[in-house]
Amino acid sequence: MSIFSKLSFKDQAFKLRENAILDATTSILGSKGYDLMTMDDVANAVGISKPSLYKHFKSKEDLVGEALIRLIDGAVDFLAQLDGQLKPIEKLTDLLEWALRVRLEGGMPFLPSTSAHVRDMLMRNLKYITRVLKLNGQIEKLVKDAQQSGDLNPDLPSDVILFSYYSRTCDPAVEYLQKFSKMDNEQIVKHMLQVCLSGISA
Amino acid sequence: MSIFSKLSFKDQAFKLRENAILDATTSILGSKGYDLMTMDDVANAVGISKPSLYKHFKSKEDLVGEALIRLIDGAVDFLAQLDGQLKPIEKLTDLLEWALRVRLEGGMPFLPSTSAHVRDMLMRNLKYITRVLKLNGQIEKLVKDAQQSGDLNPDLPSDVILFSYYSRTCDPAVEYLQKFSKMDNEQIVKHMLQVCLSGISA
DNA sequence: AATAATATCTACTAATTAGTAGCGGAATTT
DNA sequence: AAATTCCGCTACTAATTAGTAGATATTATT
Repeated sequence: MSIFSKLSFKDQAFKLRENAILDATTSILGSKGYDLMTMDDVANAVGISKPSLYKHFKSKEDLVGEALIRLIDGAVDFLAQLDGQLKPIEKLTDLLEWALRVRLEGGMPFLPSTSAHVRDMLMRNLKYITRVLKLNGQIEKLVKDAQQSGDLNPDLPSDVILFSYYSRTCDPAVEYLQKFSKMDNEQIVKHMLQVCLSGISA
Repeated sequence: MSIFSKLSFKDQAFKLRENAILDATTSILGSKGYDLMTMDDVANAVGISKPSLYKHFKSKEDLVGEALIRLIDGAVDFLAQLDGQLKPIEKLTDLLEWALRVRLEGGMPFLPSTSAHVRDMLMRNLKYITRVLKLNGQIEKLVKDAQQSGDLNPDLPSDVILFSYYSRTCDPAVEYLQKFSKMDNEQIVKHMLQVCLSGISA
């Protein structure tokens, strides 16, 4: 075995554990949220000790930032992999559907706008901001194109559509339906999409 | 001055300060959220010391519970004071409009579904649960009546409408619009209502 | 004016948790 | 096999903050 492959093997193991950490973080964030998630929680969930955790991420903020970046990257990848022929409105719908499924399967809300603490923290995370702006640029363009082509309401300011769209990815109605209704995930996704697009009125 | 009026005067002063405490709590909760709000914050905002604060509320959970109960009561009162002739859909719209205005004017999100901690805490607060169930009963009836009369989509499960309606009261789009768009509060309310009822599609 | 009663504050305790120092043991090299 | 390196862990520190004890001021009563 050459030195290179050995190093690369170590690196691979390291990367693998890093992913396990991010998975655990994502899941714990999804259930308890930022403030209640302790670094001990994460370490225990992965089966390592806290100092080992800090070998990978230099702080709690850093860890959560990376977990969110991975999520954003997932969204960007999802968009990139979509059939280019699709209409903007179809891309937006598919992306929202994907985001809702991620959440229903135990992931964290896509947009953790919920806590002021987390929001401030993220605003200071340049790496995160960069990714978000990239994704935002793409979505904003899709929204405007969809308005142009008459698939999204052209009379609404695109800001309103954009922020409302984002908000649907972290809509608490999802959790309430999951907890209190007998619907399965597919039905929840279907109804959330319909409400997002057409509202609740007849 | 009789003993009775003295006592009642003291009580009045006590009640007055209690309201000031709840006002401060509401405002701080609105800006920082539960986890970042400290009891010292509240005491300082009111201009009293922490032990005095604890003369009114026996714990942080209790304090926040009472603030939320006052908010729920506000909603119940608002509904009660509405013209009985209004159609259910009109009542629902007016209530949502009221809730959005409360928030835009520095109040806290109507439904603090955001934090798992807060939600769990409230679930253990019988007094709060009782009020919420009362309000929920009224809103649920309005939703079903509005579906019956064809003003709300009768094909959607009423659960979906109900939870989506609640979610609009704490929709983060409101804060984003307030922070990043040039709209005034009236426009924000108008657009949020439209999106809630008719969605974002054309 | 002296005393009693009450209200409010300063200064503490206790518990939680982010982050770290430094030890012990396994793998790797000579 | 001995020496060295490196990894992960136990056990700590420091900081924050909910909640309280007990001193202090203020008001009411005689």
